[in-house]
Amino acid sequence: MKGIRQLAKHLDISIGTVSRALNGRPDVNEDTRKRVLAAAEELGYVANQSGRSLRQGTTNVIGLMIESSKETVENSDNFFLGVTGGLQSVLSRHKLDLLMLPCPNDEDPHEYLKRMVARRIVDAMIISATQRVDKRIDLLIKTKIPFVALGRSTSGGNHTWIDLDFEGVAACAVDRLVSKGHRRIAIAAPSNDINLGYIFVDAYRKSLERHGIAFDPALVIRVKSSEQGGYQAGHEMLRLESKPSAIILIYELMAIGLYRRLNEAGIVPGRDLAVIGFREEPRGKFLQPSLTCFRMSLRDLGVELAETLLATMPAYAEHYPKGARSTIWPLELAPGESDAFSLTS
Amino acid sequence: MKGIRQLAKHLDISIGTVSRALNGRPDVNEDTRKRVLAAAEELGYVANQSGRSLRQGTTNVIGLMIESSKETVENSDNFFLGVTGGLQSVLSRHKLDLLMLPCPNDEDPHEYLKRMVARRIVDAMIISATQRVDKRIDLLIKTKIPFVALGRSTSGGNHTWIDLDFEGVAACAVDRLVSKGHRRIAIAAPSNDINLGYIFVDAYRKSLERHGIAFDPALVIRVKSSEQGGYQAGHEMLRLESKPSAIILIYELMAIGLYRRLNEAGIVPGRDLAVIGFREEPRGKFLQPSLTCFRMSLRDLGVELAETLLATMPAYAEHYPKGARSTIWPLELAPGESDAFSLTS
DNA sequence: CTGAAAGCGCTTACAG
DNA sequence: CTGAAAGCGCTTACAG
Repeated sequence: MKGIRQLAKHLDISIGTVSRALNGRPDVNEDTRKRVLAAAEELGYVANQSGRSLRQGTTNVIGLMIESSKETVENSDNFFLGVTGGLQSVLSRHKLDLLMLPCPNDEDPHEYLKRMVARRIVDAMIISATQRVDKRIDLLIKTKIPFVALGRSTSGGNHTWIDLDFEGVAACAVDRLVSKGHRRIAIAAPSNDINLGYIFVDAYRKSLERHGIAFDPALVIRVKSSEQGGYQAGHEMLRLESKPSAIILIYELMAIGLYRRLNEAGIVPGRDLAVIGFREEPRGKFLQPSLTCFRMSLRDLGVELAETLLATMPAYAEHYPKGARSTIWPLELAPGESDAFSLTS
Repeated sequence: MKGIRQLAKHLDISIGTVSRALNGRPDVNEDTRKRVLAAAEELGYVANQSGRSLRQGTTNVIGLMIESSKETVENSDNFFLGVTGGLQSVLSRHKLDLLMLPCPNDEDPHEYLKRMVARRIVDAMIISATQRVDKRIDLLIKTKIPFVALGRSTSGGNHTWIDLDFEGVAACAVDRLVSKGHRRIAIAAPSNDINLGYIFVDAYRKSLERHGIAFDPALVIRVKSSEQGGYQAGHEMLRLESKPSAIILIYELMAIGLYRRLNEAGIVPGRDLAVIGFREEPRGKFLQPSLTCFRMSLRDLGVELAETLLATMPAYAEHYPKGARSTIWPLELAPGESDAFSLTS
């Protein structure tokens, strides 16, 4: 005999009372509760989760699905681990645990999620690396699992998401460059179907138009979201007939590769070419000249993600009266030397 | 009605037969099995994990406990995500899923693990960031959860672990430096209780003795395992009365901070001071002059971890006849320019 | 080869 | 305030 049965026997009371005491039900004699709690502590009893889950229909676990793509692995500040802290600080208020579900590289993310959802390992999900068309969203809606997507998507319609303010970043970068006299501004965008690529390029285009600058497709350089992609972007930019005087990067690590390619060509960022990077991150901090980029708190993003997710869950929604609103997450300009010069002066 | 019951009703057979068919039992008519599989696929049925777990006493989940300390978060190549790929490639052979359990910063790792273990969320655990004295190991032994520790410890006695070859790295680094004429070799070691610190310093000491060089405690510089710690190490080294001509670093990111401090002092690595770093990693790749350090495959380490863990699990041990041996994981020297000069020439 | 039934460890109406 | 009992969704001896 083990589990709650053993504990109950040891205390010489019924398992029902033990369960009620442990779960903080009000209808338990305070002395009884104390005895139960003490005995549980002493014997190291914690309720078997499978038993609880089966009975309650709830696992008290929130899943964070991550993809261990090369990009994610090489990203130098562990984006997800950073977000994790903020997530947990909120989830722990409700005794919810966070588990990270790493989708194997060789498995289709949709199939992986389907399996995890069907097994009912988690009560709710956070998905990331949202694609422009993302079947996972339809799946989660269909199976009625509460979820929030980190990244917008055209799939799913009315679900909840949180996304970085790509529009704001693109507009700020373009405004800043134009104010320094730049007219030919290139952009390095991801070559895959990730949704942020579309949003970013679109915002860039609109910002240009606002300044009366015609959009030139040749200045949209499609590369991998990696350091290598940044190198490639530099390479392609140098081969353009009509060269840009500035470039905006969409992914943090691109700056490193770009600097490398520029260095090879004897081009100095901030003197010969204006460069604006995306999210500030540790590796980029060592670039010389320092990179103008954008800053955000991963922890705060985690808090927002958790609160939004809980707002979509009927059992917790009452604590989050703001409701399950989709959010554009702002980034703050961190000016550096890489775009310091003016063309007009 | 839902779950297996619904599926059985739909097929007009008993739930027992459905279960047997789905689980690949031999005693099922092949036609029946095909019908069941097809219907499950069609209706999207996957067995509820809580039901299975409760009945079987097994969750088919392996946990990887990680700590989201600042060090881990800032580590630039996502060590754990790198290991994850190798782990999953082995675990998937046995239909085991890997879940990452991130211990919140404000929770004691021992308490966290205790809770996770008691809830029986996983069948086995991989723990990391092993401390010299690590109560988690005693806990896992006591509760008889199969596990493997990534990192040696003095706790626990006869458990299975895998650890990097700190001895080999220290010996190789010292040998290399001594062969270039260095006699005063400093070492930057972690200031906390993580076990690798003890091992590394010990190996360093023995290597020196092998060359007849007296151990000088002043040359063991205790700093945080971070970029900032590397800066600090440089700072403290410069204040030594009798300056070393070489320094060995114990943590990958230290090199970046060290280079920064050296740069401030006008000291050029590889010309004025020999520097040997620890594990090769993306951020260090951009250091000038290039850093002499050590290389390893995170994926291969993941494979080894998984195979070792499975060998400790009775249900899988037969597939891993090598058994559950503790392993010292080798690193390969990746020579750079940072220790290129000789004192003797 | 298949079905009926027991039981994994819990929580929770229900009765007292 | 407490106990006895049902039942969550499965798997697996057991009987046929």
